[in-house]
Amino acid sequence: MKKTKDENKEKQILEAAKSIFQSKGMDGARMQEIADKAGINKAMLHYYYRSKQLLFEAVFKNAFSLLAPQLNAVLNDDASIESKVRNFTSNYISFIAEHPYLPNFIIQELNRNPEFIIKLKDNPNFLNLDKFKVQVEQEVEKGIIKPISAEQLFINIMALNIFPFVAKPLLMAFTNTDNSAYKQLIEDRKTEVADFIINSIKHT
Amino acid sequence: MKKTKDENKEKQILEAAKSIFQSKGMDGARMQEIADKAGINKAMLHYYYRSKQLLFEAVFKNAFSLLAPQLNAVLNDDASIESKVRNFTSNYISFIAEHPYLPNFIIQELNRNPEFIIKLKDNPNFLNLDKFKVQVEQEVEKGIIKPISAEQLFINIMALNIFPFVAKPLLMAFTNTDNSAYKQLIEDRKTEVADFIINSIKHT
DNA sequence: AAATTTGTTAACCAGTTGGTTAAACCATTT
DNA sequence: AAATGGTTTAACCAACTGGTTAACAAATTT
Repeated sequence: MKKTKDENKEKQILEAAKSIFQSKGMDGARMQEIADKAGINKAMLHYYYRSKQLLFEAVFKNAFSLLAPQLNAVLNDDASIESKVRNFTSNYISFIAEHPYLPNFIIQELNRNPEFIIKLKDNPNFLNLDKFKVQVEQEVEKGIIKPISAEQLFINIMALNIFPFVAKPLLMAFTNTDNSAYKQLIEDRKTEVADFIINSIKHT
Repeated sequence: MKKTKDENKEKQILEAAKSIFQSKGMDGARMQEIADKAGINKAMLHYYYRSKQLLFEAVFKNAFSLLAPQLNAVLNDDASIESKVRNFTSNYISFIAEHPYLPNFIIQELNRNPEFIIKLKDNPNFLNLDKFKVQVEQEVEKGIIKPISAEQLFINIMALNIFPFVAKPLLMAFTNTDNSAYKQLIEDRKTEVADFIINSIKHT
């Protein structure tokens, strides 16, 4: 079948491009290197994705669409904040362990090109804090959690979960750990981080 | 005086290089652009700093040496953990507000080139957690703070303080804030973050 | 099976990049 | 004021980069 073959080739290219772009960034990546990794001629890249920019955008959107549902779990699920924090922390850390370059890639390329996010925000079901905000206010009012703004809580959850991956080399150096010890540290965080957050916000 | 003039020119180049490297990264930066910004001929860059790589390393080491003393304040000061957390949080956020590109630059380039940190670790007074570790264990034992490992606490402090700068475009989009609103959010964190950490670890 | 479309390749191209060079400039020293 | 030595410049260069092209191969359609 033609269509299947084409789609395979496209995915094959996308996979190679993802690997190169995520480790070297847009500027550091070379079309030749992507072609080599995909096992095809460089001209084929341009045949399937017209330019480096378009190939990059395909990779980026793909990466972002992997991340979005993860975050959605914190923001729009109906469970209590405590339960969502516990679930998210554990799930997210497992998730990133399988996509280690992802958060750094997204953050780096958004910094390089902030207009990029405008395109993403145009998407009507782009993540927003509206529902989460209401929930936080309600739990604060009911005395379940201590007063905190939804934005700050959200930033804290993101920071504690994502930063250890983004700053891995730096933190490995400071904590003087090798790869496997750091991996263990991260593994421990699946519960540590949740406890840390809950301890801080839960009313006693 | 000749020497002064030279040093000025070197610093002038370094300043331009810093600005370009920090916003575009090693791969995205162009020697011509740095020369233009410094208001000199491109050949002069090579006259003072032999290659792009060496110029970059000069910028990087410079940036890192700005960051180090900040972190040192958490790790090796004699104050209590609570007091250090409060001071660091407030100071660090002020500090970064004046060097907005710095954390992202360091993190990004260390990810691009992890061997880089090996050079830094060779420095005999490279930051380490030894003293902080002892202090955490003592305060845990005395019942001042709840049980937590020094490494995890350190990572949490770093994450909560640094991440909002590193992931600024992403967080601005999610929290739906513009530049000035986000700035306010960050400003609030000078005390919010410290409270958040202390709430979590302090024994009641 | 001829024709047409789709996929693939090697060779090529123009623009850019980091880096060099040889000559000019300028402040001291003699 | 001539010689000296570091500083500055314009012009240059080889290597590389993203992208194109024209010819060829393999499917699909007719």
